[in-house]
Amino acid sequence: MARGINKVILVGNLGNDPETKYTQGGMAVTKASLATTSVRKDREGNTQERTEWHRVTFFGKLGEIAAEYLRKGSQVYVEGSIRYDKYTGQDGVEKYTTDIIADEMQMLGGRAEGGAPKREFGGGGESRQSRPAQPQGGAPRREAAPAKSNDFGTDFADDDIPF
Amino acid sequence: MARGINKVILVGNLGNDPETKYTQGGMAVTKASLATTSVRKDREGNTQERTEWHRVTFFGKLGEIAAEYLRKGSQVYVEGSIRYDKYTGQDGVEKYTTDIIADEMQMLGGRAEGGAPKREFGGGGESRQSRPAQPQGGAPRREAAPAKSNDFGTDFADDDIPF
Amino acid sequence: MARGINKVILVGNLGNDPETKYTQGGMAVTKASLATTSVRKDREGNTQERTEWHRVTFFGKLGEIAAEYLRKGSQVYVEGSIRYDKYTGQDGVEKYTTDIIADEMQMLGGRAEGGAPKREFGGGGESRQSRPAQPQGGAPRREAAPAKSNDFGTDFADDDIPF
Amino acid sequence: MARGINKVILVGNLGNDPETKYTQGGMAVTKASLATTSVRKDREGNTQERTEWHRVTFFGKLGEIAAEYLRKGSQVYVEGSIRYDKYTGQDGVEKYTTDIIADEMQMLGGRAEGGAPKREFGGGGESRQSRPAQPQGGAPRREAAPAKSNDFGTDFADDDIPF
DNA sequence: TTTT
DNA sequence: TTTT
Repeated sequence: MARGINKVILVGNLGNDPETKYTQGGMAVTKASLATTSVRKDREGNTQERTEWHRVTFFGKLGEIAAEYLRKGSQVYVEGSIRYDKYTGQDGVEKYTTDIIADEMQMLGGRAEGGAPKREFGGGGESRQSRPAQPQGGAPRREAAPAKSNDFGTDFADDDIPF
Repeated sequence: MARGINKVILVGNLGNDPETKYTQGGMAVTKASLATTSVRKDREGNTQERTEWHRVTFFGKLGEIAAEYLRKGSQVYVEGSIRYDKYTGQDGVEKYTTDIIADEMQMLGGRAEGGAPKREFGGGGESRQSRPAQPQGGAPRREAAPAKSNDFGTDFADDDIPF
Repeated sequence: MARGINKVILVGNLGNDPETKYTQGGMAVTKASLATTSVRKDREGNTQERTEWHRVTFFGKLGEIAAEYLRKGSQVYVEGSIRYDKYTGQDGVEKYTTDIIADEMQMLGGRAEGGAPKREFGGGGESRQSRPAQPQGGAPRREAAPAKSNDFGTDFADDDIPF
Repeated sequence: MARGINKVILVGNLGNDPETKYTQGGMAVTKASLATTSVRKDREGNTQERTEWHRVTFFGKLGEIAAEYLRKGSQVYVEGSIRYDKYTGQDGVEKYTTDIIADEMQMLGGRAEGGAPKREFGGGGESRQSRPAQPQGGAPRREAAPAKSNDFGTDFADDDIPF
């Protein structure tokens, strides 16, 4: 039971290639920085620009997808929640961190740095078969797979959905 | 793989008690109308008010929870997607419907019409233990249970999450 | 005073070039259809795909921006609200429509049909000066201008914001 | 022109009475902490609960409304964006803060600590007329006023909207 | 650190 | 009607 809603929706570009680690249980934990920039006019009419750098974390299957498809520069839609943490650094000082825990991701148009032009994305299913088993350096090769195992959320394993 | 985002977030009050049917496979399909009202000033400075009535559908476990806890007047948060359908009526005319397919729901403060005050809101766990095992007619008796089986979205069956 | 929240977030591609009309007061009203597709596996493991076509309406300055920058095929982020309307057709039959009233829009990567590659977007400010007064057929020429007059929402005409 | 989307949607309860300061220009800056709690089952089937405390900042007119209507315990919907800041403390150590900059707020059912029941929720307009002209200490007395000056977002000062 |  |  959740008491409250903690929802974040981001659209931006990655500032770095995602970095992936694995837990002892073998779960992928992928992290990347995502920039969102807003612009406003100040009183003198000058354009004021400000960029927020969000630390986004992708767990599990989503972490594997992010590792495989996202690269520095990728434009991406991320939906998730905010998580605040506190820890004591080696210098004995308390530090605070804020992370966006992604629970949905979708790659958007555009291309990663050094990547292939967008029409290379979405190649036929055959490229999907021929993909390397392990993500490697270089540009992403095709469009992102689903961010969630089930786009309909609830218990749609039951297939007698009336539509 | 989803291609696109179709997300709706509603906060409003139900205009009727939810109605539940079951599919042949035994899945609950609960429907209710939810009102959201917006207000603006027109050019003459008069307040113009407008209410949208959203047809919300809850499937599966969420449908059972909605049936148990929601009543006419309930204030509720709903997250879902928009679904457009077309069918031919008995008069041979094509009809169009729009539904909000909920994939998350959360009851908010306030009380259903004729319902008991939500004094157990935030109260101790004891009232939670004394709830009847089966939903019965009348007002909802306790806070909404989870809208999703897993608030963390991904594959957190794996318990070695590093937090 | 709004009573309730009625919020829609869409990311998808336009199925047609936007169409713009003007009110007697000179306000632009631009409409376009936006597709979002979701995919799920049915019980037999077959991929089931479903596309929703959202009718999106952009008013005022946003309508002018949409008319200038969006084209068939454009990938776009839209934030707005749902509006249900009812009218009586010339055949005397009541009809129902559902529209998404946009209040924020942002062009995403990718390109419109027949359009130039994305790096043509974002041309310098000079192209902004030389743009035709009226949108014409063909590809959009630069990245979308702001969807809202003020990205900070509140009364930031006051410039003594402490950041 | 914004480049990216940075959107946060929160529903939760305030952990403290809001605190308001004014800029030299006279703009209200109101801050409060808002809790959202999520729950999940761990591998042993134990319920794991976790609360995030969001620091929410309301500027301008919204800051005045928040100061007048919100109290410790208030249940509230907040929409805004995430803002990360860095500063050097008096101890010479760099500190990082994360704030949610609200651009829309709506009070939800429920009541503030020590406050009166929200029985006027949905009640007649008369209690609305009898409200004190100036906010005073104690519990909020009526439903939240609008979070935004204009619920329709765009340039609806122009009143020839075709609906 | 991204992007335009 | 889009997109992949």
